[in-house]
Amino acid sequence: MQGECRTKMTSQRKMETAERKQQLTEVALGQLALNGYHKTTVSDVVKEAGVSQGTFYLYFRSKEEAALHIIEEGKTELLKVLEQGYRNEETTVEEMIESTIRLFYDFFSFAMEHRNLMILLFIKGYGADTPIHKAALETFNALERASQRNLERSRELHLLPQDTDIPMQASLITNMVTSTISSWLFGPGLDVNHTPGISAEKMARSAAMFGFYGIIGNK
Amino acid sequence: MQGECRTKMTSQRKMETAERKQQLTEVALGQLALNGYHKTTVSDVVKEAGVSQGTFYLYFRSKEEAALHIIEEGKTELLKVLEQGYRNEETTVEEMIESTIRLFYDFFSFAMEHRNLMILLFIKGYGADTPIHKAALETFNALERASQRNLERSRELHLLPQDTDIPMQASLITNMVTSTISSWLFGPGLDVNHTPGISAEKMARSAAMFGFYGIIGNK
Amino acid sequence: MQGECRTKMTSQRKMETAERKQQLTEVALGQLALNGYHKTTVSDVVKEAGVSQGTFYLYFRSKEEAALHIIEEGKTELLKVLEQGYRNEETTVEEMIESTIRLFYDFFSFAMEHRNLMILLFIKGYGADTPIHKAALETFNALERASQRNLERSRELHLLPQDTDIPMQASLITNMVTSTISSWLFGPGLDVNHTPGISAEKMARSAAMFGFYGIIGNK
Amino acid sequence: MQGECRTKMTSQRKMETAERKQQLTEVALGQLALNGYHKTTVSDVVKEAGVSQGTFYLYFRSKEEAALHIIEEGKTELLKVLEQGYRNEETTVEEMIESTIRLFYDFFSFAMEHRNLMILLFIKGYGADTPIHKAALETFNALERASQRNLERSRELHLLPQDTDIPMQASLITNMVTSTISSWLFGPGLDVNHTPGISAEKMARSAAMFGFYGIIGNK
DNA sequence: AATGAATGAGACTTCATTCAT
DNA sequence: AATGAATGAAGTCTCATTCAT
Repeated sequence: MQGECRTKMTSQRKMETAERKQQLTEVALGQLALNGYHKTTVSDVVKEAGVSQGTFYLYFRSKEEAALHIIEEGKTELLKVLEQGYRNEETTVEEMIESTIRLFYDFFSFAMEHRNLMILLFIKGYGADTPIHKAALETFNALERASQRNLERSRELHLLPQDTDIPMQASLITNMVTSTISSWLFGPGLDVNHTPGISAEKMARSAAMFGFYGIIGNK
Repeated sequence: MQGECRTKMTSQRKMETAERKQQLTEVALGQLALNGYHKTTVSDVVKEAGVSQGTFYLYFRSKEEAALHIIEEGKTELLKVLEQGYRNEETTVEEMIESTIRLFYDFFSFAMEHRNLMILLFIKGYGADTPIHKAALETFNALERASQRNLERSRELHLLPQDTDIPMQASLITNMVTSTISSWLFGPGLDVNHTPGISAEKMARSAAMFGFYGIIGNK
Repeated sequence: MQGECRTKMTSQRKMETAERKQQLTEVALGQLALNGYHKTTVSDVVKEAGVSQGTFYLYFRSKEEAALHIIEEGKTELLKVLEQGYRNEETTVEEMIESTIRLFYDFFSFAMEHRNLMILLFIKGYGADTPIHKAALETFNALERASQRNLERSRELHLLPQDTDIPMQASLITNMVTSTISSWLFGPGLDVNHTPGISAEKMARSAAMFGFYGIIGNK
Repeated sequence: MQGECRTKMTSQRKMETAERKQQLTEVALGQLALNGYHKTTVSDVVKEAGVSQGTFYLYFRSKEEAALHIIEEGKTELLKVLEQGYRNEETTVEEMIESTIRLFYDFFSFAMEHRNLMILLFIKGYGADTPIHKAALETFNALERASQRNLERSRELHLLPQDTDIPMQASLITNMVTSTISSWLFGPGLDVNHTPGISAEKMARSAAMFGFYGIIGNK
């Protein structure tokens, strides 16, 4: 019965609210990346965090809200990185390519430092419930829109042929980049613990070159 | 199928074992594609199939085994299609490209006719439990290996520069193709019910051209 | 984990669906009457019924639905009893009173045979969640409307003064009858296990006389 | 009160112990009346009162003790009002009736000014745990005893027939009055926010007349 | 081959209560 | 006197799986 007397087993140090929420967020992200949404249980998260079941609900209204919070936070950070990469001051093809390589490099570096987030956003999020799935997709779509804006700008500057099918190319390039990040970071088994054998620099350059020149034109 | 009204009294026609298993497989595939592994329940599958709970276990040892069976079957079919596309009799770049377009077209057509399988293999499978996840990945990896063999053969024929980084390019191209299929078939929301706005032919050609010439070289 | 092998502890005889639902209904009604909605737990109900937790949800979508089902069923039965008691063929005050006594007697007898239902409808239902509370109140209001129709009919027959305030009197009489049933059946402590010291006949007569003549006029 | 915005920073004025307890009592009563015992949470009460969780337990040993305190306090006040209404100096039926009307009026007025208490005592208390339920019932029983004393006194004064069944009549009249208060104050839906359409005077008179003369004798 | 009632582990969530500060 | 983070028991509900018929 509720209302009876209980003894407290472990005396857990009290944390600042923000600190504890951050801790739970990180633990949860780790488990979400490893196991996916459905196999990540609140019970396992709190166990790893070393707090009680109820504590989780002090910081999140529900498991779903927690996942959403994590994705939303990650999306914001990622887009911030990408946005500051877009400068569009280039006027030659070479500059455009260099600038794209830099952008990809930023993206790949961010991905490397936020492996768990990446796996959640681009892989495991797709198996989750609709709201989380949606949030993950939005991140992808934001990337695609950014890519599209970039290509349009390049066409305006006559760096690309005027008849380039921009949406199509944006889609191809975004798909190529995001899924390449997955393979690169997590290997053929999409394993969180995989170690990439290639540096972010080389990957970024390869992806950019592939995007601009394809297999054949890549000199 | 789904939503049909069956009363408990309906005397279910006895089916051949193989026929019944096939029926369950199809129903399950539909639900797996729509809802993902964890939200697909045995109870819903048998309801849609119009059989009883126990019947499911006459044909599959477990829910997991059923999903695995579905993926394995699909993988076999898909690889059959792709293998017969690789003939490598080309001796000029133009022939190689044409042959690749044909191959992509076969792949894209197959994908269109097996939407549910595609979504399971390339999207929803990633949210499932490890064994299913693995099975889905194997399909992807089989594609990548096939792509690699093809590039190697092209290099031997001097259709590609000798210093081409084959594994890297194979990875880039496979990622580009599979994730493009997803966007094309299921739209930005990865929705099973999305209708592609572009024909398989055009998509196949665009993807191949992108792969060979990239954005800039694509004339 | 779900999906692992488990052994079955007790081999429970399989029942007809209707039989099991009836059993669960009865057990649940007993506990609802005794403990009220919130202190009645599904876990206690299934324990008393000797089935497992999951079995409950084979027959009811939720605890709330079960309570609603019980109340609705009870309401229907109760109103059936009361409706067949209204015949309105009387043409003198004496006949009207006799007919009312008969009606009250039917009500009181029904109440005696359905103690648990009564306590749920007129006492414990009020502490439950809104939907159940509402369902319980509807029963009361149905009684009040029936009483009102009866008084109107009596006024038409000139058995009551033309200026009788019918809604007010109907309210007074219904309140008096229902709450009297509570005191009578369950005693001053509203205890399910109380045994009434007065027969249904005497109670019905007293209540009817009180209703018609009040304290003073009651000769 | 409810719904006011308080920031955590608001430095809560230190209150006198008694004052703070009174405040908590009032807030709790409001919520108990609105939502019943089980749906009233300590967390909501302290939120509305603008104090912290722990503060509640500075003033009450438990949630149950708080509810008991509230009921006990209310019972005392109510009985005070009723007792001062019983003076028994009347020597004619008319005086007795007038005095009863005055008493009922006092009761009805008190009820109107203490809606929350009434709903807790006569409606919502019945859905609570046993000790609270008991406390609520005791109030009812105190009313019944008071009514009984009054009827006895009237019989002694030969204002009532010597063979009047006093306990029965007291029960009938008390039930009639208390449940009438409920319908009158809270309407057919027993809603705390209902506004009575009839004045306390008219209700008191109607109830008294019904009690003395019944439907027929009421001239 | 087929049924479907029954199982029970385990998931999510709530909330009265405690206690270090 | 006051805080509020932390606790954990207990509740509701789901669903893969079994087994007697």
